[in-house]
Amino acid sequence: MRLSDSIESFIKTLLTDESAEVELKRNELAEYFGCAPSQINYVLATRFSPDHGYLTESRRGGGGYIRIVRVVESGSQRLMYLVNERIGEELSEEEALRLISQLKDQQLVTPQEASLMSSALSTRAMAVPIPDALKNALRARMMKSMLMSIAARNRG
Amino acid sequence: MRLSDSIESFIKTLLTDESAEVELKRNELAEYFGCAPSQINYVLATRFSPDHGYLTESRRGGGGYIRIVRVVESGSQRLMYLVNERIGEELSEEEALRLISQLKDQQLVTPQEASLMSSALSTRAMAVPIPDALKNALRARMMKSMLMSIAARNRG
DNA sequence: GAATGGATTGACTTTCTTTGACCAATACAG
DNA sequence: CTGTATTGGTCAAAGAAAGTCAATCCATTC
Repeated sequence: MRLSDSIESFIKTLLTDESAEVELKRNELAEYFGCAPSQINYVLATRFSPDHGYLTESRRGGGGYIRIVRVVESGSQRLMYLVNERIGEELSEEEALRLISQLKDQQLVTPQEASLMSSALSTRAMAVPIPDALKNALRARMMKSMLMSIAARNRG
Repeated sequence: MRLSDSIESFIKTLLTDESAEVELKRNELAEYFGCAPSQINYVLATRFSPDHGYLTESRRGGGGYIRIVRVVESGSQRLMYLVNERIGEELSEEEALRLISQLKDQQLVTPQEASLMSSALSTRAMAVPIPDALKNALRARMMKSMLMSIAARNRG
């Protein structure tokens, strides 16, 4: 069995039905598995990324930690579908607004969230000198990121 | 638990709904927590700064003291201050996250809004090939745009 | 058996915390 | 007034995590 796989399953045993959230110390974990601390980052990057349905936060310095939150849960299936399938590499402003409006209608996001997202992706907010293609790539990424965050809120 | 965090929460228990104001002795507090007196200054600087919604004044010499005042400001006031003065033409990710976290602490934005904003402005979301300066300009614009959107909601 | 791509490691970096040495202001005693 | 004891302030260095990245290793594929 691969080290990365061991670490992955170990973390997943900590993320049971009960707790969708674990907090751990990078160094301790590395010690436990007898590997380089950075190996933990590798596992997080390849198995616990947002694309895999997880969010991570961390803090350095004395008393630092790494927290992992599982976000893929029932209510957020639709949102995850959008993130993984529907939205591609680019997203125009019109498309974004249409999507947001639909999500609001379907009550998958609140009106506040909808207007927050709209203002973040608006042409006005993005008025910096870069090509349109890049703006649309940015929109796509930001949209996915925000939807994941909402999916996280909806977790059971 | 981190020492700084302990000191922070200790002070916050003294700042209840009743009293928006505490007065304490730096040396006594340091003694109580068994740490260097300057540790207190560190906590004040990192957790009780104006950005965090607190003002501090102090006096040296015999009978010296440190006074901490929780400052009350209307939600819109604070948000508009951020939009018009605090946030300039550029905003780094670290700064943005710090600001958002503070706004959440001060309950000027909901935890959902906070995580929505964070994810929109995250490095991950903005991973397209443009210069950092432009990303920071974008962040500033998006942040202001989102804050105004929230201010608008609060007004209604 | 070479090539490819994921896995592993370790050196270096960044961020946050804690401490201590030295500095500055204030009160009080003489 | 002046000197000294009593505070609090500043800053830089050390310490304690976590992050990044490039080099190497290894297993699978062709």
